[in-house]
Amino acid sequence: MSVGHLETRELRYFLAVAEELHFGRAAERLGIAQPPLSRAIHQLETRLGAQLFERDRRGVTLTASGDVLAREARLALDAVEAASRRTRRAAAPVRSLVLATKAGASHDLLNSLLAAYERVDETVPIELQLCEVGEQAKLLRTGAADLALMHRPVDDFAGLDAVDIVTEGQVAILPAAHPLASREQLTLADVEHVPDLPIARWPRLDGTYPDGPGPEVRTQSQLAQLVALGRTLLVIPASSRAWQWPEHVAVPVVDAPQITTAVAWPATSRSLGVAAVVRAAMDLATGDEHAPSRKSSPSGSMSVASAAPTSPV
Amino acid sequence: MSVGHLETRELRYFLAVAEELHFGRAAERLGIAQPPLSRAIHQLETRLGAQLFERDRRGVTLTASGDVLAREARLALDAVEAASRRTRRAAAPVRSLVLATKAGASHDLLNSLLAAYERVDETVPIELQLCEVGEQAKLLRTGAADLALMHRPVDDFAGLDAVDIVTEGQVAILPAAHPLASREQLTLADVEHVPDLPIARWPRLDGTYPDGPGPEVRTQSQLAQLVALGRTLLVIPASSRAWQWPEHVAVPVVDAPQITTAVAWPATSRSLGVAAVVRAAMDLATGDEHAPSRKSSPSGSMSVASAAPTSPV
DNA sequence: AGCTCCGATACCCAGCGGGTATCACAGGTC
DNA sequence: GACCTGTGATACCCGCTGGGTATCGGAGCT
Repeated sequence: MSVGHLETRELRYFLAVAEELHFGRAAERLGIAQPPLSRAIHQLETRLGAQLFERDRRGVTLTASGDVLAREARLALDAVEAASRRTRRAAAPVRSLVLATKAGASHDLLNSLLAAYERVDETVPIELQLCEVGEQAKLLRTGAADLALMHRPVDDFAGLDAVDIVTEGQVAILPAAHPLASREQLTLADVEHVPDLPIARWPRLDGTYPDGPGPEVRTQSQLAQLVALGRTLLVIPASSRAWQWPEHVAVPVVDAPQITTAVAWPATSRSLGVAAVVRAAMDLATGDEHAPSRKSSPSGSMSVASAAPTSPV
Repeated sequence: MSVGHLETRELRYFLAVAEELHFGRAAERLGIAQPPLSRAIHQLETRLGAQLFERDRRGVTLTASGDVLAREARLALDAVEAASRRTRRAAAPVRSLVLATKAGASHDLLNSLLAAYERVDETVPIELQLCEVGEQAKLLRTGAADLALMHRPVDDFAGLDAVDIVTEGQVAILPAAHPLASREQLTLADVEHVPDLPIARWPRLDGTYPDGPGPEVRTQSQLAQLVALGRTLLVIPASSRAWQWPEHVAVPVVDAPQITTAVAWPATSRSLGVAAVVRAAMDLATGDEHAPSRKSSPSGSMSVASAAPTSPV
């Protein structure tokens, strides 16, 4: 019955519909007409023996099976894309490691990591890939990056291995003239509803924004702009000094969750270069004096240390 | 240039050639003729901008890029298969969890795990999937199983999360009448070259066998047969009592590596059922008296504990 | 030289993925 | 209720491309 494997085209078509929840728009996004898309989805449903969408009047919704497939299809397509990307990169004349990091993340930490890496191994140059918040995992899964600086507990580490480097508290960034700026310390309750400094709203997965008084932002740089203009406040890890403008001050938020910065990489990586950076990161973690830092995922670091490397980078 | 995504068909074709290292045989295995296969590989090479095979006189070999793609393609195809399998299973009327385990693995441990699970959560029945040695990871990656009992350091845990349950030494299984059977303990050197009990040889990835005096085996049951006949000796974890025939004795091998049994699951799993089994396994690990056991991969268990489950099983 | 083995090339065909036109049907609207 | 609109399904046609057969080209081996 299964007869024949899935093709990535079918998964892409399905995902388009699953995300748009609208055959017409999905077809447009895919650059094809709507009828063949309908047919393709029907074929997929028959082949899988599962109803994927509930088409009732006025709208399409995902069934439980469809929900599972949406998640799995994303992972599978990422893996396929990773195959293509990593092969291309393996064939490229110049070998390098790509380290993904949020645009505004801690420069100090990044610098010490790069320095530590150069002490361990200097053969493969590290390229930096600045990305938007939360994008690191996708870059790793699709092979666009080899390593990423990520943050617990905010980022999703599923499918990744990681070593934690530093753990630190968070601070609120405020215009120096603001009343709250003179306080020694703040709580989350203090900063949650400040009338003249409403917290910015990020888009949900579907692109819409939650309701609220804060400005809508889509990128780190937009947010940076708003902070610089004194239009919003921000709660960020203490070391993210990129946000520190002269006319702003940082006040500790005592009950904000501790943020741990970690170096993450695809759990399936067998790259020697990745292993070298990970070793550098672990040195950094153990030698670090700032805060209690915690090595995590011993299985991960073990697998890199003990696995027979199959790729020269 | 990239123009257009990879299709799984191309990856399957490539993998067939990469494994056979022979276009004719690969084509036969794929059920197509050789010329279209050649063409497909060429197209793939052009699209990826990478030479994948070295075709010189008498044979085809993988290039470095080809080697990368072989590895990545396997992962990607596994992910696609997992998408299909998990969707089908999500649509199935009866929900269950599949636990993969080696055919001869420790019954006691398995029983305690199942018992512990039933104490925690009894809503979803657990199905057992017996498999050959080293197959567990593939079953997890392709969605054929949700959980697996695996062993460090022998199994490859890349891409999986795991909790360790017990760590134990290994014993040699010998015919009771054999001279070595009367010894209190043995070393690896003792058992390595016993003339009348040569260690069995397992096939390599390409299906060929290494040279040596021992019998060739392909499955656990073949090996069991040979052990029962007193034709080979075996070094296995102390608790694997399935191998214990009346006319055999187990002698500790003091310098054999410690074997840790762990419950593993795909790092991307968001299943409530998996989380329940993992909790049961962790209870088992902490409550266990046999040996120092070590919880591993805190990121993994964290992700299961904290992630919003998206699938009802 | 001639045979064999194997991958590449040339060329043809058909199946299927994609397009256009149209239908079916459910809500709104007046 | 008649009509319009928005949406997915159906019908049908077409051309691309994946697959088949025949053949070539070159490297070893007698």
